[in-house]
Amino acid sequence: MPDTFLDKDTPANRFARAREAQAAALLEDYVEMIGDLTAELGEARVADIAERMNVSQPTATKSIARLKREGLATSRPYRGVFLTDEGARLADRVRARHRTVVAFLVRMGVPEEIAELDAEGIEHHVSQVTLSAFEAVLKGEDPA
Amino acid sequence: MPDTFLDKDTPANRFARAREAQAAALLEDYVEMIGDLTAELGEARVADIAERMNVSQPTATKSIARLKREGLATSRPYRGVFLTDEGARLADRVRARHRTVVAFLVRMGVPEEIAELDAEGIEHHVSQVTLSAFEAVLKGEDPA
DNA sequence: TGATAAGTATAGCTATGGCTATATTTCGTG
DNA sequence: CACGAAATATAGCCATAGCTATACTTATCA
Ligand SMILES: [Mn+2]
Ligand SMILES: [Mn+2]
Ligand SMILES: [Mn+2]
Ligand SMILES: [Mn+2]
Repeated sequence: MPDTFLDKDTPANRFARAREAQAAALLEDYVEMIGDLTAELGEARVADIAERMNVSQPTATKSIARLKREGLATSRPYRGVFLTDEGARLADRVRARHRTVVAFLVRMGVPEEIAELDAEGIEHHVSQVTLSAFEAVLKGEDPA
Repeated sequence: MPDTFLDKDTPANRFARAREAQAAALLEDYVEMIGDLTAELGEARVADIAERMNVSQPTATKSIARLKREGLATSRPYRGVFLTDEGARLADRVRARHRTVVAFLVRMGVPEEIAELDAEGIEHHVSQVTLSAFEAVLKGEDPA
């Protein structure tokens, strides 16, 4: 039974489920970005993270503290931020999903820039089943 | 120039934009639900709102206070909740968008129940342009 | 090498949105 | 019409996520 690994502790109520997805959204965006920065610049610095997330430096620091608490990243004072194995795995999944959502929206006729904007929020609420449906459409297996 | 009326104060950064959409999400869901309850039961009571949102009664009361502060609803102590004209207009827009998103996902091959779950989060991040693209697909004007 | 600049941490504030426990009001019924 | 039940409000707690101001550490370069 595939796709089941994402369904642990799924709340019955749809609003509760959306709230849970939202709670994970910030963590997802941070790990993805830290992964990006590490790949691009060789390291992820708080200042760069803050700039790209469009938040103040102390806000970024605080969110990074949460990443560390949840075992997704590590850092030592005045030094850069690093993803744990778990963090890196999450980053890869999140990045792939982000790209799929953007590509799918573009396929639906949405302009690139708008697709990128909308995807940044939408991605966090797309279940594995829906993601697979998007991938199927992109592969040309049109369900219509 | 249509669709422009939704683009006032759109932030440049995509993360900032997603944060703004998120801030509006709770208000949107509440007004839609208050509209639903009013239509179904003749009135929207705090207890019913709380039950459907899957939150405690005090949490619902507090969110309703925010709705009132923002001019979307009114209520007197120990009495039901009513939408203002602005709140009712927002509720109608939100409800229509919700239905479009669900219908679109179902068209993409997503099962009803999952479409309903995902849509509850996705809907708040779908711009007017993307919504129009979804509507076009539903009308059969397939972009592929 | 030491002063300055840059980067990071910390303090302390706000708003939001959860919760439980409890007070208060209204409602329904005998 | 009074009393108990149901509904609502209030108090007070917590976590998250934003901010500015400021302290501290590290890096750079004259
Ligand atoms: Mn995102
Ligand atoms: Mn993303
Ligand atoms: Mn919703
Ligand atoms: Mn909805």
